[in-house]
Amino acid sequence: MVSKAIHGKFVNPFPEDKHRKQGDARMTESKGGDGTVGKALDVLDLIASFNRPVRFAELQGKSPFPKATLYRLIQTLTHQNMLAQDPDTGAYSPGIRLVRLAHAAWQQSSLAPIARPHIDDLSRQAGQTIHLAQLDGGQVLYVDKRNAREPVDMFSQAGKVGPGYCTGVGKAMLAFLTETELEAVLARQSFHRFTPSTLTTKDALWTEFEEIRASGYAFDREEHEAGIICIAAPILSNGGRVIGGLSITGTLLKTTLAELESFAPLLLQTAQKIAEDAESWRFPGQQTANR
Amino acid sequence: MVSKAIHGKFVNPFPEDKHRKQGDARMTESKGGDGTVGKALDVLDLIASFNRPVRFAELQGKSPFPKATLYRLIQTLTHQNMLAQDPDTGAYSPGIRLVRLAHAAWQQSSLAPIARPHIDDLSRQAGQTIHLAQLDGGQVLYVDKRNAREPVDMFSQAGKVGPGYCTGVGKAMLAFLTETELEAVLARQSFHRFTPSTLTTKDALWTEFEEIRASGYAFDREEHEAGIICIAAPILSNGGRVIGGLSITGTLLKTTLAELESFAPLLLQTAQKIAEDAESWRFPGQQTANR
DNA sequence: TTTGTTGTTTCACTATTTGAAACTTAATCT
DNA sequence: AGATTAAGTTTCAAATAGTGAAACAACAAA
Repeated sequence: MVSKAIHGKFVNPFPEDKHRKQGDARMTESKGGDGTVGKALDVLDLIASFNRPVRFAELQGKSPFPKATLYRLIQTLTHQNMLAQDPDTGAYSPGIRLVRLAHAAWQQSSLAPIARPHIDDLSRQAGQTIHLAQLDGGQVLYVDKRNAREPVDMFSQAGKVGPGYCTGVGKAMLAFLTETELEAVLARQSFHRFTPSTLTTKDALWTEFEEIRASGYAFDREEHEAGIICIAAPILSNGGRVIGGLSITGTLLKTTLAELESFAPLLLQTAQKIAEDAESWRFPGQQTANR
Repeated sequence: MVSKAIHGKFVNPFPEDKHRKQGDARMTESKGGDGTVGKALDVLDLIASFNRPVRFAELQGKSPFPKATLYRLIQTLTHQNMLAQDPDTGAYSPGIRLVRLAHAAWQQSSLAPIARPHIDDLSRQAGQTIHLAQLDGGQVLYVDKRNAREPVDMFSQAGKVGPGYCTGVGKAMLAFLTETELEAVLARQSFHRFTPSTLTTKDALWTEFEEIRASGYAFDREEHEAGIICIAAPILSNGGRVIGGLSITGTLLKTTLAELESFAPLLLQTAQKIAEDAESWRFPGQQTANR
């Protein structure tokens, strides 16, 4: 495949010069990004997306890079322990070095440590499942979770990703992005119809965003998973920038939208507290919607 | 020059450590890097090692790379969301994209998911703190933990690193490496004396390794932290390869080495069970000692 | 204002990366 | 067994992407 057209050394959508001048700020390309490092990270993402060990040939099929290049990138990543290779099958999976790096990331760049006491409280008071999320490349990244009852089930949940356009936290966060950011994010949504209730058009979303901005919170009306509903609020910095999202989730078997809505004041109040703490802790904040 | 060509596609057995750090901090983390990707990852590691947001100037002081190069690397990483930059202070910290990647890594390349039920059992039976670790670049990387009583405290613990030469799990794992692997690992240890009991010479360690191999388990006799002791065992694959380590930890206030030793059979049995499960789940295993 | 510190860009030079193709296993078929 | 196909690895000339001294901008302090 990939004949002459794409295999250019540096996949640049805009045939500018080799030297990217300051010019157009961050025209962040989602993928195929900057230099060799960007390519390597793409490969990492690709491998991670399989959620199981993958062999070289399979990767080659899904990757735009020519065989030799892909091979070298993988070699490098493996040497760096960013990938682990099964000695028997030769299959690759994300490496443990990532776990170490993520520890630092979670502690420093996520809202989780700051929000912890607050979501503990919220969980106790609402008696429901709580999700704390942030935006990452247009997707919802869950950074913490409280199960109503059971002991925490952390790492297996933190790091999970979900769609931005059909989850409560997703919509709550998107609704408060700037128009530019939103445009960028929407362009990256798949608009897959998960359930009959899923909103699959920009227009439908846009309308809903207005309601969300008006009320301050969003609902997930079984849009991602049948029987699962939630109420969610954005966590906004002083400057009005979206730094995260918070939600209370339940199943239609045990609760109703009306009941969840009764938690709205508590939810908003918690989101507010988290925002304040984040501010005073000089939280890095950098929560741009693009990648 | 700083970046001398390694170019060999296949890493030379012992890559000379070219990036010599001046006024090296405590992190024994500097490993050579292949190509630009390696350098970028070095920078990531460096930033992560600060455990707080760092500004450019500070990084420049600790990094072997010239200003412009460092700058570009950081730019790229930030672009890729591997780093987050505080919009106000301009300080950098590890980015959330890492959290997402780590989720995949933790699930696929760590022993944690497989070992979970077993360490739950062990924790219940021993009523002590349990650590599950793996080797990462000569250091001990904790991938899971059970606190005797309190609910799990996951992400805040998983991803943590510790020295290999003066922790129970560390010694248990090192003792069962091949001589070549061990040599490589020992070369990367700092041999910092944490407490009066810390073993600070290769010889002392070597002797201890023999005992560990004989008994099958290792002790930490306050070598890393005063008052903290533990008993640890390696988790070995069928082929005898070290795939992880497991430990039972206590404080001298509440327990003794003798009491911990009484758990030895249980500990070894658990390690064995985990190994079996790992094997049958075709665990990637790739647990080479070098980076 | 000047000075100093920190962060950003330039630009000539070149070393690293590139990728088609050749090659070496490892598996599968006849 | 030998022949055939697929998977993975290495080569090598070409050129892109990376380098880093130094100039530059932005901003704070003197």
